[in-house]
Amino acid sequence: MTYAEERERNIARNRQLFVDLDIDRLRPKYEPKENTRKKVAAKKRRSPSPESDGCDEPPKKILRIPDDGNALGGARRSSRLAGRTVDYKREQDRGVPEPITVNRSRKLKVGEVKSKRTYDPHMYGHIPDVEVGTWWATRQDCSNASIHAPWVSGIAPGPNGAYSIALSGGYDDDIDDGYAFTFTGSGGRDLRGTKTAPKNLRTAPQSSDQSFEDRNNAALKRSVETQKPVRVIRGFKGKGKSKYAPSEGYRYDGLYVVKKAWIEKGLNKEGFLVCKFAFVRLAEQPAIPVNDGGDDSDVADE
DNA sequence: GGGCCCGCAGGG
DNA sequence: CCCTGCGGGCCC
Repeated sequence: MTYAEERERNIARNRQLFVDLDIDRLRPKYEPKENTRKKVAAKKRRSPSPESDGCDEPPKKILRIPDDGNALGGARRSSRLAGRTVDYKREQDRGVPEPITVNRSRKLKVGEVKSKRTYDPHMYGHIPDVEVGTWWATRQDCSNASIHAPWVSGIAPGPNGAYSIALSGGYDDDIDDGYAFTFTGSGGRDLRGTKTAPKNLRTAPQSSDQSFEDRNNAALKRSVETQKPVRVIRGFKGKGKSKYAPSEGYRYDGLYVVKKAWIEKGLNKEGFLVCKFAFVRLAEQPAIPVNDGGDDSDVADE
């Protein structure tokens, strides 16, 4: 079977999975066009000025929001407060800030600012004050906004599921329908090269099996059990494969839940296994803008 | 375009 | 200290 044939087969299987999971009915009716004005406004990178495009306020207080609650947006529960409804955002307004440990090496005092973060990224659900659709030029900016902490890694793992993931179109047989997509796990890459040709890479081609032993993959599998919301950013590298990928930079597309986790043979000639996950977007969020392509026509790559 | 090498976040 | 990880800048 050729690569293209296998790719088509995998994609067809994933589409059938969406039918079986009965998520196709969640497809939104309206799909606004991507606002290209944004990327012009934020074209200036390289400049050391910390502004992105007006989406992040200057940090004031650093607060920790407990990650043990059922975090869906603002209202959360914790076991200590079982039976009560607690709005932590309002609690913050009343100003009862707790210290946050960013580096684990030292505690920050209230009001002290480490990097540019206002909120701890180790929490489930939305980050306060960051709207769905917010755009950043780089992964570093996403990290500073607490939406997706790792600069490189596509998965931010937590004890009760992944906090966030980054969609970058790195796997050819993943499908992206906007409101739902499949996602491939991490691991199985040789980042250090060989003894004779050592390397110090951050990404590399698949060279071994992935598994749920991997911390990142395990977290996403756990997300299936807990159904905790996962923040999703889409990156420009997915364009050409997905019309929902931004033409530039990275965009926060809101909260999804992981419906299913499984292992299958990956789309590589060696047949290494990969971990796959099916994501579905939570309802009542702003529509995802589509990228008309405009310039690229190379969808038929082999 | 590709190759290289780096910083950083996070965890062990 | 060590390691990993669908970045990114630079040079060619």
